[in-house]
Amino acid sequence: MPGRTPRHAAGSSARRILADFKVGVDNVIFSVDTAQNRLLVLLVMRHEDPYVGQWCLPGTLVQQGESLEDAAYRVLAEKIRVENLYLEQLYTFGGPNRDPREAKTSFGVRYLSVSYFALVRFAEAELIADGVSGIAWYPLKQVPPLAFDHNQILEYGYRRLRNKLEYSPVAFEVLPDLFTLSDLYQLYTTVLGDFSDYSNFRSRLLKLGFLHDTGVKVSRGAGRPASLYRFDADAFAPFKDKPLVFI
Amino acid sequence: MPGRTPRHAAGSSARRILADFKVGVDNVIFSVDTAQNRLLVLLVMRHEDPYVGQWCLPGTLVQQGESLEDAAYRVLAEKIRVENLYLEQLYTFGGPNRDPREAKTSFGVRYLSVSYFALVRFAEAELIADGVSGIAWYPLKQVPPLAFDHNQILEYGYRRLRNKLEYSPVAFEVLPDLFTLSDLYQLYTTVLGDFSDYSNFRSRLLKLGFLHDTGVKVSRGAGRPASLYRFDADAFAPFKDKPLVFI
DNA sequence: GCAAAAGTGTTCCGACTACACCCATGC
DNA sequence: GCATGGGTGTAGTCGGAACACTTTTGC
Repeated sequence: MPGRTPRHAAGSSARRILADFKVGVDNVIFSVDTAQNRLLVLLVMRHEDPYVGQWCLPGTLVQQGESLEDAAYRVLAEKIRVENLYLEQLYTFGGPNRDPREAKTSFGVRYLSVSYFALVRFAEAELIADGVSGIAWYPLKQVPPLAFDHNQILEYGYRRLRNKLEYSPVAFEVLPDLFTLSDLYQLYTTVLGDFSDYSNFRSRLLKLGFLHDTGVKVSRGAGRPASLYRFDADAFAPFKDKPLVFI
Repeated sequence: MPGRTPRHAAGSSARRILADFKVGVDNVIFSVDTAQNRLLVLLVMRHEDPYVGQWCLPGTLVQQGESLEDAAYRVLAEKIRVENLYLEQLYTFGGPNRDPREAKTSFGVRYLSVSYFALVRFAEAELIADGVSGIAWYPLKQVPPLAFDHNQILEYGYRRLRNKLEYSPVAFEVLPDLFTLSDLYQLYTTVLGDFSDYSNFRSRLLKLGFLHDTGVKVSRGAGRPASLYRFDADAFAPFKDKPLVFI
């Protein structure tokens, strides 16, 4: 934290005063519906001013004694039940006049939003409908105009998701322990669009050596049964920091 | 900003109350001394509690009506005079108990730090010594233990710098308009360590086509004079988003 | 048998590595 | 001349793209 020098704040010629902040956390929560080949983002309906009746990203204000990340996990836990997830900080939006409430507030209280990016396993994610609030998975392509600057935050989160997929093994946080290479491939194409031939994707990944063939076969409808693979985190270790592992 | 739902904050079973924040901005300001092949970071000496007499990253608290980025630019402008720079947000550190002052404060005021990463042109960067405060460029390898968690922030900033160099044309923000390919190469090796043969670096970059040879030669001591090149931002455009352009 | 999905192999080509070598200057 | 740094060229190799082909299932 801060190496702030109050001298500047209090002693400058302008004699400006410090702003007081409430800090909010907003989550961009993605999941991939591989069955329908759709990338989904979680939205909730607002029931208070401002922006009543509009969709927005799930968020909350940070409470006393609570870290930013704690707050992010709390929002998530209030909205969905899920076992496996990946979460990381995205960006902090904090200019003045970004929240209509600032105007009405007594004196100069600002609202700042620290956004988080999350990826959850779609199959096991169970939305918590509390009967009042709307909550829904929206296909990314069909997201409506959101409250605040949440469309911007979402856009930012989507960029991060694509980067994460290319460079890091996030995909395995969100796949079952055992998965087929098609599962993996589908996840990638759903998020990134067509980016590579399946057979090339396959051989490239297998050559890297951190996917272990369990030998177990699984048949899904017609076609030849597929092998179930398992991700070996230890074998992946050497590839940390190395650019462009997947893809 | 927030799609916060006060309901959670005020109405949960725990009935916890919102935290009030002061928001600080801390800058990791890098520059590259190509003459001595050193990567430098700007540090300032603290004169107030806590951590009096220790070095830290230059920072400030955000004032009323001021955006986070404005605050970041303000700190920078107070410390150095510089024309060309690159600045972007790094990360937000905001857990409770990260700042000793929180304990003493009246009631639950938290200190949160939004860190920024900057790269400035060393040759033209003139430090502003106000006679009181210590301020200095530190070679990255010789940075002492810093106040707060600033070593951690610095580490984070260094990682970002290396990534930026590989993927984006930040280097040109910090080089003169006209530069030799050796200048460019030196900058890269100083930051990244030895990463490539000079002649390969050279031909790879030239083939990409966004460096224009002005034909003007410049002689620096012994050896054959070098051509001055200019970075063509338009010609670079197609490489945005593309991975690993440099290196 | 045929379609569908999984998995294998092959060919081509561009890019990167590692050098060796030429060029222009200061002294 | 010779040391120094700038600049060019080339041979070998690795890896990715494209695509043809085989295998194993359901129907």
